[in-house]
Amino acid sequence: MVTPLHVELQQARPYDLLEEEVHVSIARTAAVLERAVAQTLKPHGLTPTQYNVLRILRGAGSHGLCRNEVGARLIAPVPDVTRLLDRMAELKLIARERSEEDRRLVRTRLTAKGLKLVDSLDGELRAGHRGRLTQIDRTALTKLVNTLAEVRAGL
Amino acid sequence: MVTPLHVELQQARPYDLLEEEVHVSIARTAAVLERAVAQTLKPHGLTPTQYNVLRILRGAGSHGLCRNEVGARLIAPVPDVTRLLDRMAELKLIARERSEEDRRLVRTRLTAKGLKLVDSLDGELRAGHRGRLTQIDRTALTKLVNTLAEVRAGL
DNA sequence: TTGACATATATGTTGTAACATCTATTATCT
DNA sequence: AGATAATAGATGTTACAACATATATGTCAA
Repeated sequence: MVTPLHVELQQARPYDLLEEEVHVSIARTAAVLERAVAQTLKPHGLTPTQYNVLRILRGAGSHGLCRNEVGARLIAPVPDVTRLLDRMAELKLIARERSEEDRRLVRTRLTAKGLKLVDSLDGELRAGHRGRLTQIDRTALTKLVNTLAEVRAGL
Repeated sequence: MVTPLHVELQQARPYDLLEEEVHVSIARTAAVLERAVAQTLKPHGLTPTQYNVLRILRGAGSHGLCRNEVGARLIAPVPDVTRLLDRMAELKLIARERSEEDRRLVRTRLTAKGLKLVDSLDGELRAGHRGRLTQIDRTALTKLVNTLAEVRAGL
């Protein structure tokens, strides 16, 4: 048995428009999930966005990526990627150097410390992800992913 | 035809864990939707959270709600509801007065200006919501809402 | 009835996000 | 080639979020 959304948010009436309920459902679920992830990351001094950057750079390998490419790969776009990376550079998690081919670009890559950190977090986060979704039918989850992709495609 | 998530985020490989893809899908979709809503609200000088507060208070009627009740009804919980309401009070969108029955409480309610503003935004936002989801099967949307409720219940 | 705890909100501080603007470098067009 | 535009990134400023802590009021139990 599952709590209806309008009860969860202590609202008097159910939603009269399905589309509106879809929007609120997605936003609410994302907020709840992000909070869980943030809790897991907090003892390690990382925000979800910073962890996302670490994963992006790990996926990019030793060449690294330029600032704009990092921004484009972020789950939630943030303006001011520059200073996000500044702070991670101060923590010695990433290193940057200006590209020689195109001197407008700044290549950003993981340091050994950054790589070690993101590797060490994988297990914990994946366990959390799995734990939160275990009781849900996998077919329903697959459909969820597909429908969400359709929603994004409509923009 | 829909773009797979890992392509959308320019990642090399598809996700090897369904649960992880579910998490990222929800977060990504929420971010995209929030941006669309923020765009709509921006010309009116409101953030999505502020608009959310206006709707909550409109639903509460003339008695208003105390600070904690507003916080509990927010889609995305924020610490520091006090100063969120402070700013909206400066904009004359809401009014507050300390309760007589329990002097710890501060009742917050919409001003005429706030009510007028939120009423005027309904149409525009609902049109946006509808527009973004028109091409999607309504049965799939209903299932989406149900599966998301299950996900939240697992926390 | 008073002392301990709980609840509701406010405040101080620090870091980060958001927005606009600015500089440096490269591409394009005539 | 030289002007113009486009791209990549950095910086200044303002407001907001996050976190810890403080204050006021109310509740409960000995």
